[in-house]
Amino acid sequence: MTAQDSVNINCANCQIRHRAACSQCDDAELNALDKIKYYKSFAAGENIALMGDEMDFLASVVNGVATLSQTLEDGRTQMVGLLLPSDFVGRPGRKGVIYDIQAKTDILLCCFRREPFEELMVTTPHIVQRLLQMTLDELDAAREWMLVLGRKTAREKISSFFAIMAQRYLELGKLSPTDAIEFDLPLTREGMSDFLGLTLETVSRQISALKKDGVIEMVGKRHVCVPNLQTLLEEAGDDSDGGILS
Amino acid sequence: MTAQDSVNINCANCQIRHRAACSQCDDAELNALDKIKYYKSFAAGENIALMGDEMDFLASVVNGVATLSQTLEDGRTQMVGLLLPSDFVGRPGRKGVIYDIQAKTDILLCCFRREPFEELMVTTPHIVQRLLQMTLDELDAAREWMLVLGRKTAREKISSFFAIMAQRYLELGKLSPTDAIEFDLPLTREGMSDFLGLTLETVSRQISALKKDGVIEMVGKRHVCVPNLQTLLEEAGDDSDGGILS
DNA sequence: AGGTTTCTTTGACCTAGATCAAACAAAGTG
DNA sequence: CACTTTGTTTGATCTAGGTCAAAGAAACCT
Repeated sequence: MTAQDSVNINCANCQIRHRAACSQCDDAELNALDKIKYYKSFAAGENIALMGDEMDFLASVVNGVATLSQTLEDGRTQMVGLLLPSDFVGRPGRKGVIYDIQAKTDILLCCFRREPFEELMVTTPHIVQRLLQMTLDELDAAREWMLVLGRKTAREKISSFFAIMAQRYLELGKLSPTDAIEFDLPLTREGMSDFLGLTLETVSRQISALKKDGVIEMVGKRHVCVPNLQTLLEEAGDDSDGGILS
Repeated sequence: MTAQDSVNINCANCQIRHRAACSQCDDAELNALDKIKYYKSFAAGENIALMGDEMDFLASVVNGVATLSQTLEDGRTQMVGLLLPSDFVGRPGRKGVIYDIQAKTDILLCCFRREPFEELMVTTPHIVQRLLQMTLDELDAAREWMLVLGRKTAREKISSFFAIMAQRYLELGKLSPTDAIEFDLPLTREGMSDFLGLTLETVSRQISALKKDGVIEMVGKRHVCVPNLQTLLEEAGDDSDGGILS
């Protein structure tokens, strides 16, 4: 059973309706999108597209997690994008894929055929306007991430990653920032190391250290509990607000 | 004498007319923009805006170089944007500035008053469409940069930076890729260290090493000559095409 | 021309995180 | 249920790049 079989999906009851590329569309525009869309799911670990491929669709992540990453000839890889529900996949105006796009959990995409979607972008300002907003947000997130990669210590990097995750779940789950926050990591230790420009050993050691210092608690290897978000944010170095990465 | 006094500027003879946010505008749209624009120049080293400021204009860089950067409490700073001619400054829809924006050379901005510009964005699809393209390009550049920050060695980082510069000057100067390429560095050693997540000492050492190995030649401290772009690209690690950062 | 100030280079040393290695834990498979 | 596979933890060691220090080298005063 795949994710799309398990629910009867349509725009009316869509979980990402109010955040995705379509969020500013009126009913007529939604209808036009509906005609060119189809759902497609990928299993955890599956490649959605690889660098050099041509992608004939654009998509919104409905549920699940995917990553964008780049690899050097000798195998060093850096994750450059973390795609969560409502995030947009693919670049309008360019078929050629320049990152590896991989599902990290089972994932469901709401796909738009490229040709008609790009035509709609010309006639439907609401789509372009929303895409611009989303791209600007991604750019801010990428820049926050650059600060993490370029200037933070290993402990700060891990803390920053957890802070980003915690804040995402805050947004979704509507918990108050003073509550303890719990969430599942969508990445393995290696995935986190690719995200943060570290080795997986360093990731493991720093998680152990944060655990020992009471900044986080772990249930199993994937479930994280943050008893005090403020403490975590201080560990992350960016005191005020743990960064954007939305 | 400031940059704007020295030339009589208008859209017709504007150097960045075909690359900037206005590049897809027709005459009527250009006229509308003309009504809300003014030129403003900053001297090298001057801050255009600081984090936390409110910016009541948006702008295109006409000539000169500016940077976006973020700083942690203890002073560690990471550059997150390098603004060259035709690049856009400021975020539509958000007055609050979240990076320090500093002129690195004398710089001339073509400024648009925020309110009317944001109104124009609603009525003038060409502007939003072009801004989306430019933002997507910046996002690709930021992601390329993330690979540099997260996974490259100091030597590869410096080589990557020089490769980016060389390719920019290639685009502008229309030299063939087999020619030697020459250009001036728009940043000090410290500026480069902030760009690349290194210390200025490491930058200096690696430049000396590349010079010794014949990958580059230096004339004075700021002028670089790249006798063979392919060699430089190989040193940068990304064999194929030295990255995007456009 | 002498004297700041700012930027750069180079040297000596040190440390955070990488690398190498091994044991452990959990989950899937025949 | 033994057995492979995949992910994680921890230890021992090494090294790239950071830190500290000092000496050039321009540019800019007056």
